[in-house]
Amino acid sequence: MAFDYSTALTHLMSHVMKLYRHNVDLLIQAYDVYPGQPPLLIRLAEEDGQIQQELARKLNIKPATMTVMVNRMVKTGLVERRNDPHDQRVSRVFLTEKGRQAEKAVKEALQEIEEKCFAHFTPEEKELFRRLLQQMHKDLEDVQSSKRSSTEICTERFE
Amino acid sequence: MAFDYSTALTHLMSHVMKLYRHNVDLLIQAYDVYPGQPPLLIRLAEEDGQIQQELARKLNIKPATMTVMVNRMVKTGLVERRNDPHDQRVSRVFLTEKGRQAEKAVKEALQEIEEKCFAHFTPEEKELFRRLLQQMHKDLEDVQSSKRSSTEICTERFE
DNA sequence: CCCCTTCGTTTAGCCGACTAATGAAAATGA
DNA sequence: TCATTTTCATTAGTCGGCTAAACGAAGGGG
Repeated sequence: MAFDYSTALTHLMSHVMKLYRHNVDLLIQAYDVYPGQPPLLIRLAEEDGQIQQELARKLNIKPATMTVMVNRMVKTGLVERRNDPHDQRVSRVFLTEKGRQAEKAVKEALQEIEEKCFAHFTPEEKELFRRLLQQMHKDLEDVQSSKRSSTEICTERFE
Repeated sequence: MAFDYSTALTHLMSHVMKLYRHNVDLLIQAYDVYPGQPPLLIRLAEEDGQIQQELARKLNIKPATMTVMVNRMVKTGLVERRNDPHDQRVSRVFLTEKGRQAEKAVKEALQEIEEKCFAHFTPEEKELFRRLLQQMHKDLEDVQSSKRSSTEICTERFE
């Protein structure tokens, strides 16, 4: 019954993700882009001028985190804020020219590393891997269910 | 050839890991344990009184990060530092009684979530999943190989 | 019209990770 | 022995994430 953490699959998985982040970082830092910023660049390239709230939702981070991230990227010249004339509460985020260039490079880097990750996977293995991850996602999503028996009803829903 | 980041496997994977961390956090915060600390507690339970250098190596983090982490855990009373009489450079880290209790609870929590993660995996799927993760790990590990062709020799080894 | 609520953002403060530079002790070598 | 180098730890500063609290604008109800 002894739980051996060092052989746990989650342990291996988080180690792999750390390696992944490190790989990404090595390729993107030349463009003044930091590890957490690629998703924002990509979302902005898909649709420029979104509000922070919406961007935070898409990146699965909190609005407060988004504020700080945008502040830094304004400082490095990747994006800029503009006020919405119809709603003075929101600030819309736009890519600068530098940001647009960076997004292209970053997207290529992500693709390159994605290919490196799964270079030795067969197409079937990739699809199975996706299915397994989705299964994990589903089982982890209902946060409240941890200490409850499955006989109880769970109406709460997380995002 | 358009690379769609939102459907990338790495994207899904990092999302799952985030959910995992969140699940862990919910279960352990009652014990004054923060998300990055379980591995340290577990390593100390395996062998008390290790030096920070060695612990950092086992946790795949930098010694500087370890210093700060130990500082915080000293503050919350989970561990304590003691000087090594034979080598004044090193400081050895020991679990307190509170730390020992926390480690037990945390290990149970990790096991519980591990089971939740893979509740719907067959044993074969779990083994396949491990094999695939190890394959990813291998392909991501030689950091320098990104821009080199495979004809070049790579003798460098990481860690 | 004003109060009150809602909503988006920001600020402050925390934890986890990193690098770079510094300090201090141990080990090495001439 | 003494100077140099290596090794372990720490500090300062940065990025990425979070929560809690505050703030200001928009909307609604009375």
